[in-house]
Parts: sequence; structure tokens; C-alpha cells
Amino acid sequence: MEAMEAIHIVIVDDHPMVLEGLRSLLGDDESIRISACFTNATETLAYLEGNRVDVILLDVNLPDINGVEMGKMVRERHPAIKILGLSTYSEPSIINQMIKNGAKGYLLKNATADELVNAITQIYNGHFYFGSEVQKILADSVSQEGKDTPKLTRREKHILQLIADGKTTNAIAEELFISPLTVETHRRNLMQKMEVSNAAALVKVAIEKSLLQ
Amino acid sequence: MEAMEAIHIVIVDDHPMVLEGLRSLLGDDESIRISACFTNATETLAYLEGNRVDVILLDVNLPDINGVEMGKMVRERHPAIKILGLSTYSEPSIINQMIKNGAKGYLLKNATADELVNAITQIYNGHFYFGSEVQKILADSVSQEGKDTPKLTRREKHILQLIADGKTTNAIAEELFISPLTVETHRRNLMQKMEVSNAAALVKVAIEKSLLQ
DNA sequence: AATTTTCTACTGGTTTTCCTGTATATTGAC
DNA sequence: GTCAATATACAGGAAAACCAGTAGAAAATT
Repeated sequence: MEAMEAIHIVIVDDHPMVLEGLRSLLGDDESIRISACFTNATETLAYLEGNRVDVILLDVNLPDINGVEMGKMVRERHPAIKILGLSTYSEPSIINQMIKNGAKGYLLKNATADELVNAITQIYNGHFYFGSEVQKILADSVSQEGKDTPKLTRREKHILQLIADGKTTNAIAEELFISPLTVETHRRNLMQKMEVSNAAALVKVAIEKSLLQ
Repeated sequence: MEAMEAIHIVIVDDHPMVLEGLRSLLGDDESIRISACFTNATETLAYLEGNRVDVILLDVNLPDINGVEMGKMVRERHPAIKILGLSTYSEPSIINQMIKNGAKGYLLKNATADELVNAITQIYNGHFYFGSEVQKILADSVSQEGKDTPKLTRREKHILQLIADGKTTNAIAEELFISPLTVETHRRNLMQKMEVSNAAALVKVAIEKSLLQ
């Protein structure tokens, strides 16, 4: 471990105090070298062109480009660079997106210094790393999603949206150039799938399961 | 400025990296002395009993007690201590609550070191301090709130909730021991106030304006 | 105490939704 | 090409929601 070359990392986060915190937390560790810090995506991408970088600590909330998009771009241009996602409060959907787009790990910002070093080392060596809380969040979301979020067809989602907009069956039928009777069938199927008995409740649970807006 | 005694501050935040960041950002400044750091409310309150503290940097998201509640408690027990609220992304309602409960200032976590020192000094001297972004958020929320969020009466809110639960007019009437005709009147008034023409749309806009859940 | 707001309730309608059951064309997956 | 899933469509009827206008009683505010 002594002779090992340091891992070159770049930190991207628009909060100066988090940046400073990471610098401080990682400062003691010999095996990690903070090459650069940025508060936006554009500058970071520019830096990546001409410098050695092993791992990026990437905040999800950036001022210019969405963290998820940023991750995708990094993976396309520099497949060798490992991405460690970072955020404060984490909706499962965002974490999932980050992973899909190539993030090798994910940490909440309440991570300790140990976790941080551990995560960086692990993903540098080609492994995945997810903080214990993140794992819990992902597990919950997986077990929930399958259970109580029924799959809606494209048409159903569309009609659901129109119902939520306050359109009547007839108005929807006109808009979609189909029979009102067809719209009613969809409506019925929607309520059956979502286990409710009228449009008001339908809209509520749809928003809860983030199928709307 | 040279002979001035340092301001004693305490930092409360459950993110170690933010804590470290604040330590680092404030470390250079002679006029501010970080007396202690905590990651939860309970320990902080205990510490306040026996130590001099001028200013508290208080995160809104704490593991044990809500930041707003925490602020209230601090003000009750130690009215002399100034509170500077801190958070990443800030809904206007939370900032408003913090101010109501006695916070003298509010900063987003993307504040710079300068802003930070400035804020602490200002509120220590009895002034208010709000970061420019916070001011913008508050201004927006004030100008918006009056405009498009109609005031609902207690009864209307209650019935709105029951409608969103999928209950019919008759069911609601039974539950509240009133005539179905009365419920219908409320229903109509709700739709009129929210400028929609059926219950589905009513539920959607109610959730959008966070009058539900 | 006076005034405004909110809650209550009604009449008499029209429109829309919801229920049950059935059935064919179309699309997508294998 | 076959099979399953999806989108389409209908009938007939019951239930619920929506519309327009009115108005007295109870609270809350001033």
C-alpha cells in the first residue's frame, strides 16, 4: 500500500462548503490526491480533456448541467474515469438514473471520512460502492416498485394525464380522435389497476407514484 | 477590529463533510471561534446549557429533531443566542418558518466563505442577514402566494382531503354528519376557488399548491 | 354589538362518471 | 407466424358529480 501511486480525483460540487469539507476530509489520506475542484459541469469537462483523472466525485445538483446528464457525458468521452455520485437527499429514481448512466458508486453527504476513502478506493479498483443508507433506499424502492406500482400502457398514461387536467371523457375522445366509449374503457382500466373507484383518487395515487406532472 | 473578542459559534449539521467544510472556511478568520460542532439537536441543546455561545449555524435537516423545532427551543431557552439557518435547497415555507421561530439569518449551502463570515458578523451584531438567493426565493414566494393560492376554509380543506381519498359526496356527508347537499356546496366552492371544473383537476392543483398530503 | 365569513341546507335540473359485460382490430414480442 | 398485450368499440343502466341560484344559522372578526 505504501508504494502505490495516489488516486487522482476531481470533485464537482456547487457548494463551496462541501468542497472544502471534502478537501479537508480527504486531505490526510496519502493514497488520494485531489487534482482539482469545480463548481460546475462545463469547466470540469474541459479539465478532463487534458489531465489524468481516475475518479470524479460528482454532485447531482449542478448549476449548469444536470448531474445525471453530466455522468452520461463523462462516460461517453472518458470511459475509464470512475464516477462516484454524491447528494444530500436522494430520491431512488435519481440514484437509479445515475447508476444506469455509469456511476460506479453513490454516497449521501452525511457519509463519514472513512466511508468516503473506502468508496473512492473501491471504485478505483473497479468495484461498486454504495453507502449503507443508499443500499437501503434502493432496496426499498425496488421492493416497492414491483409491488404497488402497476404498469400503465402508453395510452393509459396519456389519458391519465388528460383526466388530471380536468378534461371530460368526451373532450379526451375528441382530442385523441377516438370514441368516448374507448376513453371510458381506458378510464375504467386505470381505476382498476390503481385500485381506486373514481378519478379524484386516481389522480392522487398517480401523483404519489409519480406517474404524473 | 483587532482587539475585538472572537464570536463563539456552534455548528449543527449532520453531514460531516459540511461540518468539515465550515471548519475549513471559517478556520482562517480570527474573529470567529468555532467552539463546538454537533451532528444532532439533543447534544447541541445539552452543550448550550453550560457554555458561552453567541451564534448557532443550524442545518434544517437534522436526524433527531426538525431544524425548525430546534430553532424554537433554542430561542425559548437561550434568547440571546443568534440563529443562522442553513440548508441546501430551500422551500420558501421552511425559510419562513425558521424566521418566524427566531432565526436571524438564512444561508444556502452554496454560500461562499465571505458570505458566511459576513452573515455571522452581521447577526452577531444584532442585524438580520439573508443571502441574495434566499432573498430572491422569499420575494418570489411572497408575490406568488397572494396571487394564485386561494384561501380555503378549514372545512373546505377537510372535504378536499376526503375527496382526494376517493370518497363520494354521500360518504363524506355521513362521515361528517352533515347533509350531502352541504358537501356538494363545499365541493362546488372548492372547484370555483381553484378554478377547475371537476374533482380530478381539483386534486391535481391542490397537490401542486401543496394543500394536500 | 355589528359585520363579515363560513357552514349549513335546499330545489331542480343536466352532464358525466362509473359499472358490467362483451368483442374485434392492431400492435409488439417471441 | 403465432400468441399475448394493447387499443379500440359497443350497450344499457345506475350512481355520482356538476350547474345555478338561494338562504338561514353559526362562527369569527372587527
